[in-house]
Amino acid sequence: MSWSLLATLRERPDDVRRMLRWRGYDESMVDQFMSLDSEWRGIKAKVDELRHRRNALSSQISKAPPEARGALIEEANKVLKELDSLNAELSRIEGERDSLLRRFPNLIHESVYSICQNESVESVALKYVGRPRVWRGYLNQLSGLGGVEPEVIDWQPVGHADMLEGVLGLGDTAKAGEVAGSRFFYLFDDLAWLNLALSLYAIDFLTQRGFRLVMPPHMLNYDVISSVIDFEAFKDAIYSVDNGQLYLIGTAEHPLAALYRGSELLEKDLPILLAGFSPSYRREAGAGNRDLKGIFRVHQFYKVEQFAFTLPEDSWNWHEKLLGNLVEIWSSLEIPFRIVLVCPREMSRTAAKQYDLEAWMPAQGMFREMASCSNVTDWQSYRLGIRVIRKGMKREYVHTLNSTAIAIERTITAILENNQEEDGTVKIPKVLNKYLEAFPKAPRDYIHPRGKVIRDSNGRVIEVRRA
RNA sequence: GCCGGGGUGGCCGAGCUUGGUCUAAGGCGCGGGACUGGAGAUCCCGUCCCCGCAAGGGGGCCCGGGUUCAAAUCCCGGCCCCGGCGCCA
Repeated sequence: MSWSLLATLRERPDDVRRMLRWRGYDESMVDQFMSLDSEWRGIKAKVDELRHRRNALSSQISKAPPEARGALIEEANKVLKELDSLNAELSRIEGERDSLLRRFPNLIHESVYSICQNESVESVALKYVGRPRVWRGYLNQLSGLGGVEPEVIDWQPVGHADMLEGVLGLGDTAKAGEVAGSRFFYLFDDLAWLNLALSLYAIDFLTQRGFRLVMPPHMLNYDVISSVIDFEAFKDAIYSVDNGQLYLIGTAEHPLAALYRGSELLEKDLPILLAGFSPSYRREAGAGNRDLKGIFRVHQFYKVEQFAFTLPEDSWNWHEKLLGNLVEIWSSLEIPFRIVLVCPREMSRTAAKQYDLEAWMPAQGMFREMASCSNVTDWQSYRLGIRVIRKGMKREYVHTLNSTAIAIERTITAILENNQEEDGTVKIPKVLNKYLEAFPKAPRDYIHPRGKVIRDSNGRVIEVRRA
């Protein structure tokens, strides 16, 4: 058994230094750890020896005749006193060492270093799918469509936030702001139906490919949440409830990872594929004024998540398979997007390699993050204690992987921008049809504007005139 | 929420009254070996974690404290599970 980060720290500390440097961390963590670790080992040896003496005396006492016991007990008490102070020292060092160890982000896969080239690169686009629709006014400020020839349009697409409230009138963030706070929302009618249809579609897609559908707990205790994320670094992003006894999940990934906490799995059990469906709660502290309007960046949203527990040697294959599912789902939604490899300075600290899916947003003239697909290797499984029993009864930490399938509300923003027509009508992706037709009141092919969209001579919307 | 019962190694399950050969019995599962043409049956060995090159040593019986030379075993606090009552979408 061995955790890859711990083994690498002890065997190839320079690899860990490089990882920290590329992620923008303080490299001296390595030396701090090394000195704490060797100090701990030294004291541990002494403590064990004293305990050995105590145990030896103790068993002598049980065999000694009554009149000889007094002296032995006195001797044992002396050893005990010595042990006490050394023990305190040991657990102090151990606590320091372990809390430092828990602050290390995951090791990074070699391919990431070679693709990203240098430490300042944020991401590298790998693949473009679909043909972006570009408003004429954005043509000259356009950067990188990956060589894809865009479809140029003369009318200016309405941004998702204005579509939601102005053109369609199917959301109310002002009222939500009043009753809950900013970054909350009400969704109504056709957009609420769309939300359900997207959820069902992603669930249907994954369950047909062997994923087990799971509705997980929405709250976790401290022990668990701090095992699945770097809690100290993330605590501002997490809601706490019940006087800090519980934490709302930021994604289904967290309770799904914890499902096998403290378990030993058999090889034949793996891979375990889960499709999680749950809301995600995020404080979005520090987001400032970014994406303040609409439902792009909100405190609560539904998400269908892919999660996998795999054998260590299989995880890189599974990483590509999860990405394959993601690409397949998004291709079927008929929204142009690209896949980027996220570079170390922008990667999640739990990930050894991470892809993001970025959808084209016509009203903004740029790609925006919609989904994220990571191989977390043994970072979470070490903290959660999830192992697999291998041939020869050897135990090894499993690998965990997670990937968004569909983050519902954010995906709706992409649909609102990409699938809108000049008159404000929104075309519903065809694959969602079967999940809507069961309901007489649900929309089928289109969501209609609440009035006539009036544009100026430059193609900009100036008014939605109600009938 | 109240009363009663309970949490032991991957799983099941003894031990707890009466603290000390508990080196945690036994079974199942799993791994290796013997036997076999092969499989089954049978037999042998192994199967929690940490330190150590090793010999060896230490820790571990839900979690955290305490008593004792010595705690799975006794005491206190907490969490969870099962049964009954209460409450309830």
